[in-house]
Amino acid sequence: MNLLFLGMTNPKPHYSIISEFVKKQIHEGLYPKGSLIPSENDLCIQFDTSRMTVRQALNELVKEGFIERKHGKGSFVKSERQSLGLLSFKGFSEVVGSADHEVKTLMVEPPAILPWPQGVFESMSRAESGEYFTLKRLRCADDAPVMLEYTYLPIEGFESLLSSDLVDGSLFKTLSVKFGVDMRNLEQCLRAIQADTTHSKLLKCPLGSPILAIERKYITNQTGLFVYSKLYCYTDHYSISNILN
Amino acid sequence: MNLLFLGMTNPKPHYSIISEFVKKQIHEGLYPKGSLIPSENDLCIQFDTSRMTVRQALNELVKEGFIERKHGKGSFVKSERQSLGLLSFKGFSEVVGSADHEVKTLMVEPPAILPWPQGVFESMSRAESGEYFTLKRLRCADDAPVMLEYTYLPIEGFESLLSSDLVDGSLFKTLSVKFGVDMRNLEQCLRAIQADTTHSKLLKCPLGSPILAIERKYITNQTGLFVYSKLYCYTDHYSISNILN
DNA sequence: GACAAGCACTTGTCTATACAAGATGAATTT
DNA sequence: AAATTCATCTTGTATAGACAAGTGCTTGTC
Repeated sequence: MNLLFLGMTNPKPHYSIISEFVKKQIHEGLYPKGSLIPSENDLCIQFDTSRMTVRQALNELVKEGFIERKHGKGSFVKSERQSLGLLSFKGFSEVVGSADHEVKTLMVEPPAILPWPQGVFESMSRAESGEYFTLKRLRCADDAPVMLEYTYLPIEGFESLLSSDLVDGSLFKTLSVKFGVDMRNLEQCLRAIQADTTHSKLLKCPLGSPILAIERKYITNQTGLFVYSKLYCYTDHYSISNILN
Repeated sequence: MNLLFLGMTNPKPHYSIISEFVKKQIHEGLYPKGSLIPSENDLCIQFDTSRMTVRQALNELVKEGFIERKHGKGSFVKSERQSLGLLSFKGFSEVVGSADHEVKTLMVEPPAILPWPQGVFESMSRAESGEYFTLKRLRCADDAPVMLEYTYLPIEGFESLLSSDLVDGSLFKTLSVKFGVDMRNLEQCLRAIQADTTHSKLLKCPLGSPILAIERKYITNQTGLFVYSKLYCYTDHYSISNILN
């Protein structure tokens, strides 16, 4: 069985091979958001396996938030990227209509390689060190800055990131498509602080105004690999909303 | 089959019956945190069913965060209550050791039945109304107040809550044990605001200091039933941390 | 005593099958 | 033409087995 993989000494279970195959196709755009993926029986035939195995594969994708299953209809693509920890903006001072906000991302500084920021993530990381690919970005909604984001990715294994562009401008999408790195889990730490001069300048908010500070540690599917983020949000005009489950 | 349920017109699938049975036993303290629950084969015999069905039941409990499975060893109880949206306190000004903090909950006012708080959750709720069981509580860590919590539960169907005490002082645990209501999902909205006089007095923080404001809508396993919460956190001495997956 | 083999127990992966139940469109009846 | 039935697609639930692989205890050997 499994003509596709004959000869390859593949330690991965079948359901894992199938779910990664489908996930890759979703990432490649073969099945855009909202579209129907092949039915369980189709996948059974395609991979010459039993339905329970295919179901386990698809349930993995449900758990990771890639697809949604509908009884009697089929499995639909939920989102092209993993929604884990995704923050969406929701205007609350102007709850007028459902006119979505235009979201832009600006690089505050060009991407750089810097040593591990000592003391910043002290409560979440144990003994990180070495060089980190560092991104300083400003997220804007409707041309108004709402979030200042510092992202730290260990450079080891990602040297090629420096020379290449990000897929769709998204670091996480790039990691998933080009390196097979997916975010599995997220640990975060929330505080309310007063804006300092940097925050005030970049977020265009008064000095000392309350801003939301979030420290994040993303746990990936590669053991030992973590991505860190520090977010500063000015929430007077836009609040930060998210959905957990 | 299923001697236990013969005669009951039970619309629920077997795996659901099994997972709720085990969940109830965990809640009742039969299997404390860290202990071993019966093996898959034991449950197969107990419920006269196949292993795949038992596995589906246990996987439900894993998904909900109640148990953890270890290959070759067994299934262990992870936590006595659902961790969904649970906020844990993590001192960051005193990251000394792993000495856990003593957490207490004080009632600011006795529980009351009040009409739906107009305008408070306007961005998350559509057309809520009627009477709500309202709790105003202050959460303390090591005797220091860190979080002010307003909770709103529709009174319909929960009239008996007024006369009875909360199980272990926890509203969510009471809902789960006595009413079979479990939190499935959480929608939240985060902001940083300035402390007003109420916040300042209760949270013992300076007037105008930055505090974290969180609006929450809990989606339950009973369609149409939502629990709302509004949290105010003073994060100068304690930050708010949580884990998503 | 130290080590290795074997055994019993656990969860993990997988097969092949069956029927239930929701969705949908075509064929049939009214 | 409208309504109903039916066939056929989908996913959901369930059975009864099989072997693999991790864990830990017992037993036997050196």
